[in-house]
Amino acid sequence: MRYWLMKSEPDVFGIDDLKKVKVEPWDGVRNYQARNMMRDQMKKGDKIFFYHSSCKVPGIVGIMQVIKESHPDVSALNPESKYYDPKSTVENPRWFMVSVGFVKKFKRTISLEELKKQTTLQEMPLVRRGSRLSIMPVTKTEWETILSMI
DNA sequence: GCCAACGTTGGC
DNA sequence: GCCAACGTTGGC
Repeated sequence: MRYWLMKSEPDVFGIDDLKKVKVEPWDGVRNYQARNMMRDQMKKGDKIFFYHSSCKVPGIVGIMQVIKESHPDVSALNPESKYYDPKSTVENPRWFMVSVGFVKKFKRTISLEELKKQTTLQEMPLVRRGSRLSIMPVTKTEWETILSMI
């Protein structure tokens, strides 16, 4: 089993939304690196940190898990969707996603500011300046370090 | 295949 | 709202 971190803007879709709906297809990812991780590496049962970005206190707010492995992101096929991509077709889908399920919400946000201070987390793309990856792998050590910060 | 222009992400 | 750091696009 692997560990991951996925970013989302809470104004668009946050941990409380996931708690409500239980399971959500992680659509709208239009970055090849992130797509490849969802398509090729994320397996059912993998654990994922839910990260809130572009908000007052950016940080990790809870845990989710992979419920359904890679399947085509159908929002790319819908001209009405803001994620529409005319280059993606039913026969040859360009974008893939996984579906994630709610596991838990932390009692508090582990802020980016705190994460940056942890010496053992310096290798995470998350704390790197200019890193825009919305999905990234997390090592077991990093996972446990972050859990110990709650 | 290079690279300038443009668009997006996301912290601050 | 600013802007740095990327990724993508498209002309050549």
